Amino acid sequence: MDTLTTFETAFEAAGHRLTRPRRALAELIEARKGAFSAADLVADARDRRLGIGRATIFRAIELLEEVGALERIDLPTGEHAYVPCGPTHHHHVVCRRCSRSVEIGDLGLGALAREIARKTGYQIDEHRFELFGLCPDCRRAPAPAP
Amino acid sequence: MDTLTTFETAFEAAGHRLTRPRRALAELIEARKGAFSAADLVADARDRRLGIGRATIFRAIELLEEVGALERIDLPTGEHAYVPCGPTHHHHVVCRRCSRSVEIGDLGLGALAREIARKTGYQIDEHRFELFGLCPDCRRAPAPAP
DNA sequence: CTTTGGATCGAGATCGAGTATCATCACGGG
DNA sequence: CCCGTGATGATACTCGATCTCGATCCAAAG
Repeated sequence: MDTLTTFETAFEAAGHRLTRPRRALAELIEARKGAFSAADLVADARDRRLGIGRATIFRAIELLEEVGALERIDLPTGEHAYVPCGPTHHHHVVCRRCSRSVEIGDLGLGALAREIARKTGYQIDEHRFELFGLCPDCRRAPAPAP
Repeated sequence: MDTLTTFETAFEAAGHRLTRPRRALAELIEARKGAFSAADLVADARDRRLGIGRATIFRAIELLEEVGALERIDLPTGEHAYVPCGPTHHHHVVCRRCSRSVEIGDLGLGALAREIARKTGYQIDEHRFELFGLCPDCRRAPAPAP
């Protein structure tokens, strides 16, 4: 049966084996539905006694990043986090409290980048645009949980 | 005499002492004219036998960041770097080879962020927009120095 | 000019994210 | 079902960054 999750599929699509630890990690990521850090996954795995090594987690993340199923973003705090994402060019809006994230399209930033290239003389190869704030739910939520 | 550099002034403006190590660091940063990492400064200081401790360097960077004279950006490689910058809202274009950087204005991104807030329901508090590529000089330069 | 208190410093310990190593294991094609 | 190769996980290690704390320096008061 093809009840494979998005991330499980991502492993297979890239020609990698779909092992037990990878399935487990795919589930953990799926369960988070938002941005997470490597440390988060390590903690999750440890809490659930999955017996998954640290190295394996970092390798899985690296793999999913290469495949394009994850993208690394940099939190305002300077920490690294990863967000699940689709294959097309896009950007992310991340909730600073619950880390839930949504994708937004290109929004003309590609064109803006070309415009900037023209004005500055730089050859622009890459750009990042990330937004941080509170998601609708967290806005409604009363006090910032201590 | 007020031959204070931008960074020396930045220390004073914030009500902090202008000490010897801070003067030295201000000079090192000034000399770089572009993005640099904390490790770069540590190396610079060590090479010139300035006798400045690691902690002092990190503290100075933190201070300049608070004051707004420096801003932390995240290189595509995942490393942290800092760029000198003015007080107004802006973004940076960084050369991936020589790290020289230029500031660019808001360019309507503030408005775009508001638009995104409206569409997604998120309350946007913060956004970052960074561009990476080759500066005019490095574009002209022949081979990528090994 | 000297005193003095708090800001600042430097060295080293420490922490934590991420990487490297390597013997062992298990996925999955044949 | 078997085997080869990719994958795993325990451990050691690297390196950026932070913390601690006694010594030192700056600046303002006297």
